[in-house]
Amino acid sequence: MITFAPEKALQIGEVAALSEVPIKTIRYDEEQGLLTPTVRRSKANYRLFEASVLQRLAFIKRSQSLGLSLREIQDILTVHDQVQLPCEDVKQNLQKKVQQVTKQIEALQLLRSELQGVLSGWQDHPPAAIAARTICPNLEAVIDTAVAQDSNT
Amino acid sequence: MITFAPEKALQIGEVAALSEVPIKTIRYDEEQGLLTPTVRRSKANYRLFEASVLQRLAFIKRSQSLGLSLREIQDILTVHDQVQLPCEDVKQNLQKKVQQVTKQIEALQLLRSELQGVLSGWQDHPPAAIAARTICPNLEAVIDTAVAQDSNT
DNA sequence: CTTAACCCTCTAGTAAGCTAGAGACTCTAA
DNA sequence: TTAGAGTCTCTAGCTTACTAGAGGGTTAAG
Repeated sequence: MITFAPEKALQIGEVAALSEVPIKTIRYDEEQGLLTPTVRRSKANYRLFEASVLQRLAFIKRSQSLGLSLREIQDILTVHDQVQLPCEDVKQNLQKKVQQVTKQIEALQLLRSELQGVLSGWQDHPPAAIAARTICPNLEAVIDTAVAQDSNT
Repeated sequence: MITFAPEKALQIGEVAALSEVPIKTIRYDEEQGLLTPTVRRSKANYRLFEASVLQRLAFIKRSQSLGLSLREIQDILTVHDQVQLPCEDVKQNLQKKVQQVTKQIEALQLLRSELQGVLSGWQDHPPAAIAARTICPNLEAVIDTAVAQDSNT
């Protein structure tokens, strides 16, 4: 895991190819400070990345897809990059984040069960029974449940 | 549940007060077609909403907080509003949505367990043991796990 | 009839996260 | 040495979901 060899620096194009993140996006992320510790500049002012930028970009991508903002991701990475460990602050931050994630999971599970309820409702009622009504009662149920849940909050 | 009485229409300000959604946002949502079936216009071109708009707005809010775009929410509501039930199409759409939500839940559970792992790691190592290292090994683990998961996808 | 509180539309601006293009420099291979 | 690929910065534009403000019509109370 520890590399003593002076690993070959990657140019932005190589990083883009390897990570499948567009060059422009890499530049953007760097500008936002998300890649700072993995990049330096050549004499000609080219960005030179170390290989670990690939893990970093992968982490960023995955976190983004879960709804974390670049700012939130940066907070995590900043901690990661600290040599002086601010463990108390960080611990609290992470605990907060865990709680948020937990809430989000619960809300999504609720939404899923609502949607599944709609689907099973469809199985229960033969289409003809539904067609007799003016408004699809299945989705009505979804919305009502949603509202009920909301007002419980 | 079924109201035969010609319920009093709400002006946008009343809706805003009751729903705690800003007027501008309500206008925006209406413009995007999300409120269509609950709104008509007065002679003076005022928006007049029926009470069900409140459920609708609550549903929209909650769905948004789960990461659904207005477009996705509109798709659901459009179905809800159809008198002619396009149940086959809709069923497939909803099934797809259920799958997406399921994936998202799984990814969030993974992220959560990673973050929890970091936290318990902190409990395991007394600070001194960590401080001896150059980089916080806990978050290193998070990132590595994340990357490993990514390449499995 | 006037005034205040509403409402209307329209234009423009904001934030996040990119994406595109111009104009210029750098590096590599023939 | 020169073409071409790669890189740089900078400006500008795009999308989503608002948010603010101007300028003007509407409604209800006094």
